[in-house]
Amino acid sequence: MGTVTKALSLLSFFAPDRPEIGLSDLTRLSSMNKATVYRLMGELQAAGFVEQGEGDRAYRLGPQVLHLAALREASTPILSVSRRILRELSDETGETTHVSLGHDSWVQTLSHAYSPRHATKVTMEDAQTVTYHATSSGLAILAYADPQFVDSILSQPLKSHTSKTLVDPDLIRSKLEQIRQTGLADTLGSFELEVHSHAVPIFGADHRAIGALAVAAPAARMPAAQQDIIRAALRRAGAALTHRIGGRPPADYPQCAAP
Amino acid sequence: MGTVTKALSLLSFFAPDRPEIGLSDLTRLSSMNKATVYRLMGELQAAGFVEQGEGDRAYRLGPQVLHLAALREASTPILSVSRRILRELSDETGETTHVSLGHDSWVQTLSHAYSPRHATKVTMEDAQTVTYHATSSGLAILAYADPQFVDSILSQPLKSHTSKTLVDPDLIRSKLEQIRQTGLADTLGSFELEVHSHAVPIFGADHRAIGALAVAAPAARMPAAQQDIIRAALRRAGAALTHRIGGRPPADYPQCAAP
DNA sequence: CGGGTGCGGTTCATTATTTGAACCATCGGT
DNA sequence: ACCGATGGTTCAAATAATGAACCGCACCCG
Repeated sequence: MGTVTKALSLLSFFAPDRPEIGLSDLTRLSSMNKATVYRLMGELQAAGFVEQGEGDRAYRLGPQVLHLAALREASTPILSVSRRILRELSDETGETTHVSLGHDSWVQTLSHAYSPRHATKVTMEDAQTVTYHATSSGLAILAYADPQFVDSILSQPLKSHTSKTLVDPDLIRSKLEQIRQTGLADTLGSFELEVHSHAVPIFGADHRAIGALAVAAPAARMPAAQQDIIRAALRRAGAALTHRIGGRPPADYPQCAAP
Repeated sequence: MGTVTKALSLLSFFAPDRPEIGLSDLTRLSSMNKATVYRLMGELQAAGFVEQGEGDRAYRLGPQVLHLAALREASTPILSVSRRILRELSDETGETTHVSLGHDSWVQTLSHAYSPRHATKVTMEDAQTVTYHATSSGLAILAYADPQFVDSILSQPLKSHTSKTLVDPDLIRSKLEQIRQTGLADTLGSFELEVHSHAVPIFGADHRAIGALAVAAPAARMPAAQQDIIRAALRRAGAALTHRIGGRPPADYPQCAAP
């Protein structure tokens, strides 16, 4: 494990519910030597990737990450484009929508939009890290990922978030097959009970799935007619997002027909 | 220079006009050894900070930077807050507005908003890197920075972007003194000819200036009355942004009175 | 064709950096 | 005054980074 990888892995301990981390906590979390963490964080700080609080000297993410994100947005504007699409999709469906990106072994939510239509809604936080196997977004991505990538995900221990989470790799594989039939994934309560979630994959220029667009709604608000509306809207929005970021669906992706 | 710092410095060669860089180019830009660059970029890639294009194998910034930015936004939402404020400020003034963050030796623009009122306007790109001494934003930050930080900036060679750029440290220092009188900076053509730019500093929780909010307009469209409108709107917007991100102006910052 | 040039990628002995146990200073609670 | 935290520092030993040279492959051009 190279020094750079070690330093960058320290950044992965920041999370929405843990935005600030002290030196000792960080050494425990990372199980590295305290002096090592101290020096690495010092370098990250000098580069602006983290900054230190005044009082407790806890570390938090620094302004440089905003700059890099703005830079990436300037060339491949996923965020700004998806924000508009999320807004429209939320208005259209009346439910909470979000985009996520697929990473090595988890899925990260990037941005979300709420609808004012209903008082009860699924609430979210940006920058949440969720699993592939338990979310509709994750499954949508997996369904169009390399087989070896699917293997690597499914060979890890699969956490059972709820009583309805699929944890059997074979069952998940057949679910992925179903998803490929329709080009659309849905899960009912597999990540959070009473949440019915639909998702479509988002493709990059190389025809590979890079992320997903999803609609999450309370399970009680999901009669068949509403599901059809959501599915159609999601398909359209997904195609639009893929297109707007310069991506292309693979040849076998179901274009318009929807069973 | 630590290995981590070296790796992170590689990321700083990405810019709006250079979103993709090949291995050889990066080697030349960084004046490091090719093998070193290759290994470091490999580590950055494994961590998701950069990704490699299919055809030419050029590197570009990866999805992980979006995740980190979303994470920082979740705790200190500068971007999402400033977007709304920029929108309002653009509508109010009829001109191009933008926010920037101050870094070690340069200023980085983060986000901007245009006004549809005029056909001719100042155009911008996000994630641009500009100098402290030649921009109203940079001067607004410097005016409220530590004296030793001002020294370190002004002791570097100061590039003359246009014929009107201030490059004499003494002149700049007296300009900073003027800015402190009013709490507002303005430059006329010092970064780009024919652009009249106003800026106010944005403060963090520790009373230090962390960035600036600015209005940039064609110089021809700047009669005294319009300047007053812009100054008043900018002051209000700056105070609002500082407040919304949990910041506080220093005690000596001119609160409401405007000469 | 054929050779020159630039590209991404790889090797391996040399070298410089990283590592980690132990240590120090300081704070807050008991 | 003590105890157990915290952030920060030290230095010999161990490890990882380095860089000149090399490889194979496109592409270009005479």
